[in-house]
Amino acid sequence: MSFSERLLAWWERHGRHDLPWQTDRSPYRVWLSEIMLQQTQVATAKPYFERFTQRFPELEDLARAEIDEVLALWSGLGYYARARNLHRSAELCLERHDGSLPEQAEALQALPGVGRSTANAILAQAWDRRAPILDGNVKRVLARHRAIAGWPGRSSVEKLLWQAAEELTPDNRAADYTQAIMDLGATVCRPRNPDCRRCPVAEDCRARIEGRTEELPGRRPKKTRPRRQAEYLLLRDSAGRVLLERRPPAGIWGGLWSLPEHDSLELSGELEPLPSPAPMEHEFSHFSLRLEFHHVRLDTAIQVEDRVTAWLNIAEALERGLPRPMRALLECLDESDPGQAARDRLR
DNA sequence: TATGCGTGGTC
DNA sequence: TGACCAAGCAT
Repeated sequence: MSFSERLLAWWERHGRHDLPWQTDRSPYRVWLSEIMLQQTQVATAKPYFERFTQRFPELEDLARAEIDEVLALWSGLGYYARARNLHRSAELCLERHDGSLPEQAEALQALPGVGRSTANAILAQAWDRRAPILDGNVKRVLARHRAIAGWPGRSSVEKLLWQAAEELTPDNRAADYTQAIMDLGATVCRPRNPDCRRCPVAEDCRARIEGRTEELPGRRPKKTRPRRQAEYLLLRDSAGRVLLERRPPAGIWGGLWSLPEHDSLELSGELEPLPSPAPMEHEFSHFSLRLEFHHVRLDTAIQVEDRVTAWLNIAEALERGLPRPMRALLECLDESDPGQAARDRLR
């Protein structure tokens, strides 16, 4: 049996068949799931997918929404450029493609946030078109099966992996095959402790034969994560509301609502110091951030020029698209101040 | 080609 | 507990 035949036979019995985007399949739902799943595990994306599709059942619902509502639904999922690109892409589909996703690889890749692998995943999953993908799962499976050494982030290695993906993708059953190879990578050919006894393609897997499953695929070169520190203003007015500002679209937490950074705001008026929340540590993939807070009550709600800001009570603030640590902080405030929570509910 | 971009799971 | 990684893309 060929590679794909063995894989498909395995998938029939042991693959995943009831993920939310597999049932009720449509190009829109497939696209949305592929974007949410970029660098994100299935278990993490699932609840976001459910909430998102409940609020935006069709592509047109998303296209006509406000970006703030999209970001609020994405809040906590990370890589927020995905949400902005998703919204922009939906608008583009209305403008260019009669409100549907295009059915050609080039047109799909022209949408922001859709690269080669995502475009092909959409073609395969939505329309059953033969289109090889190369995500983290597939890279791992192929690097092991063909003993392709080196870090897959290197273009020379990635090129070999794309070649392998092209060769192994069958002419038929594109959707099933795509799902099957991802399922194999996620559940059997795991990063550590691969379960080769249950692998349908172990027989001719070079890494297994040569005892190299632990060293393949090659690791990313190590780098020390820089440690950064930032101070944020927790400004309250006399009613207990907090001041949020919208962060610029590019950079970390782009487009999200955040406490103002300390050095970005000039203060005037009467200031009453309040007990400040403890500093927080937040880990990003590329740096560590220590967040410190200055808790201050103002006699009046200042107006802030030249930036997008909003005075909100805690409950309103929690409805916005917030960075994870800011959400945690405000939820904590909410619980520790029942008076405020009660006032919020009465509004 | 290398870097920036979040957060959570795993061991 | 820190290191590593996850259905990658944009610049």
